Amino acid sequence: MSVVKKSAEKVEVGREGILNAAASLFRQHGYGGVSLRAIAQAAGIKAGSIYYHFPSKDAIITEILDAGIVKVHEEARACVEALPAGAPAEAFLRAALRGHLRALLEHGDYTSANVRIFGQVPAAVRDANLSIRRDYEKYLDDLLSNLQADGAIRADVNISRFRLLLIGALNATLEWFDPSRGGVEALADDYADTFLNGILTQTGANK
Amino acid sequence: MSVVKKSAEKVEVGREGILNAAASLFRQHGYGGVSLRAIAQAAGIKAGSIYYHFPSKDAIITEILDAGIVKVHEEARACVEALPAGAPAEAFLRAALRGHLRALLEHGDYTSANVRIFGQVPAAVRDANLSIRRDYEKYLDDLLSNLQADGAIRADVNISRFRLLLIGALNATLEWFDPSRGGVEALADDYADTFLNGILTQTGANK
DNA sequence: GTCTATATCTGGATAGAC
DNA sequence: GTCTATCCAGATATAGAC
Repeated sequence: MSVVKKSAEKVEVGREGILNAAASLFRQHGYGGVSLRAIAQAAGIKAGSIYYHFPSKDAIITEILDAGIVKVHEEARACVEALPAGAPAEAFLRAALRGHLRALLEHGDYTSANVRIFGQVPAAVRDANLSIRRDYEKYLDDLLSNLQADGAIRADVNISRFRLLLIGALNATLEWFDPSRGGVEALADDYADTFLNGILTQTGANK
Repeated sequence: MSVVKKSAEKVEVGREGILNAAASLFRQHGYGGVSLRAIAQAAGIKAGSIYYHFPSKDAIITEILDAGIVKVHEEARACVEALPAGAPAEAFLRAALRGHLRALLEHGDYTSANVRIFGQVPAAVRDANLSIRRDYEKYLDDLLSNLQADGAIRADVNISRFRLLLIGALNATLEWFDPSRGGVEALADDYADTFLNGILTQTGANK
C-alpha cells in the first residue's frame, strides 16, 4: 500500500506519507510536541506544502485518531465473524481479543497515537473521535453481554467494567511489545487465558 | 500538607504549588502542550518566577514523573506489609493491587502525567525516571514470583508478562475512574477477582 | 503538488529591579 | 521570592512563484 520511493529509505509522499509521518511523531512526542515542520521533514517535503493536503494541524490529528480506532474495530469484528458456526462461547472473546491486538500492534503508530494523546488534543478534535470510540465500545459490550446471557461469563461480572479492564490491558501492550520477541498470536492467547481463567492454581469455590 | 490560601480557591504557592499546577496541566495537555507561562498562571505567579524554584521545564517534569511512581510504589508496599501474619497467598496480590490503585487515583495528576507522557518526554528526562520504574517493577515481580513458588499462582503463568498486563489494566483506570461513582476499594476488589479467577462460569480443566 | 518567503505569535530562558 | 522586560528560536498559517 502507498507509494514507495525506489528503495532509498521508504520515503512516502503525498497525503498518506504525511499521515504516516505524523502518526509516528505524535506517538513519540505527543500532540503539542510535534511541529508541522517536523512532520514535513519526516515526510520529505517542506512545511508549507502540508497545507495543500490538510487545512490545519488539527485536521491531521483528527484523521489519525479516527484511523486508530477504525482499524482495531474492523479487525476485531472480522476475526469474530470468521469463526466457524457453532464455535464455543469463549472463542468469541478470544477472536475479538486477537483482532484487537493484531490491529493495535500492526498499525502501532496510529493506534498508539490514539491511546497516548486522545486525552491531550483540543476538545473539538476529541469530540470528533468520540462517536467512533463509542461504536467500538458498544460492539464489545454487546459481544460480552451475549456471552454472559449464554451463561459462559459469570453473572456477577460487570460487563462494561470488564471491557474497560480488557481494553486497558490490551492497549498497554503498545508500550512494550516487541515483535522480534514472540508473535502477536501467542500474546493474544496468553492474555485470553488469563482473562478467562485467572492466574490461581485452584479455583474451587470463589468467595 | 502544603500551603492553602485562606479559602479563596486553594491557590497554592511556592514550589509545591508549581508542581501541582504543572502535573495537572501535563496530564491534560501533554508535555509539549504546556508552556511555562501556563504553569505560572495556574500557580498564581508569573513565568519568570518559576526559575527561582526550578532551573528548567525538564526539571519540573522530572520531579513529577518520579513522584508518580514513588507514591504508587510506597502505597503498594505499605498495603502488603500491613497484612497480618499468615495471610493467604492471594491476599498479597489483593493488597498490592489495592495500594497501587489507591495511590494511582488519589494522586491522579502525578500518576496520570507519568502514564501519559513518560513516552513523550526528552530522552534525558525519561532515563532519569527509568531506574525508579524498574525498582517498582522488580518489587512486583518478586512478590508474584513468591506466590508462584508457593504454588498459589499456576506454574505456566509468565510472571513479568502478567505484571505488564496487571499494571496496564490498573493504570488505564486513570482514564475513566470517577470517585463519585463507586470507591477505589470496591474497584480494587473487583479487578482482583477477575485477575485471580477469570470471568468464565466454569473453570474445570484448562486447556 | 511543492517550493520560498514571510507575517504574526508564542515558546523557554535570562537579567536585574524590588 | 516575585516582578517586568527582553532575547531569540521556533510555532502555525498564508501568499504567490514555479
